[in-house]
Amino acid sequence: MTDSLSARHRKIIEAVRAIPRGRVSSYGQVAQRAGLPGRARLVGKVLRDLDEGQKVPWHRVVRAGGGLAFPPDSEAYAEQVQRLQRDGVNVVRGRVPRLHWEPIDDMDAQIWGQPF
DNA sequence: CCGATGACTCTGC
DNA sequence: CGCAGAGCCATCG
Repeated sequence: MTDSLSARHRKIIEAVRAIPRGRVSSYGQVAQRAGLPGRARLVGKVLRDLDEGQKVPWHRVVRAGGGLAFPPDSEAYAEQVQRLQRDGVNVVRGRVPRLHWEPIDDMDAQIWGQPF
């Protein structure tokens, strides 16, 4: 009843919701954090099927390398840029600067610490 | 089962 | 930087 979504989908949603404001993560990283290494495409599918009432910060998920997953002339692209800027994340030439990427390991976290 | 698709990623040229 | 190829895997016809 309540769960028309599989457990994997929920883990992915949680992983996306866990991305802090001012930071972005990649599809692959979200998949890994959800315990689904190699399922980046699945993450994309889940995000695509999101409802508006889900309250998921989908805009904080970008491609590996920091680029947005939408064509620059699309509305989705424009909206993602808007939302990111509202988060304090600047988008330069279609991609998010490194400082906003989620640290991969503890050492990175120690070096970079907080993005601001 | 097969083939096509896709909000992906990595490697190589 | 861009493009092709291959790997990946859920979903659909």
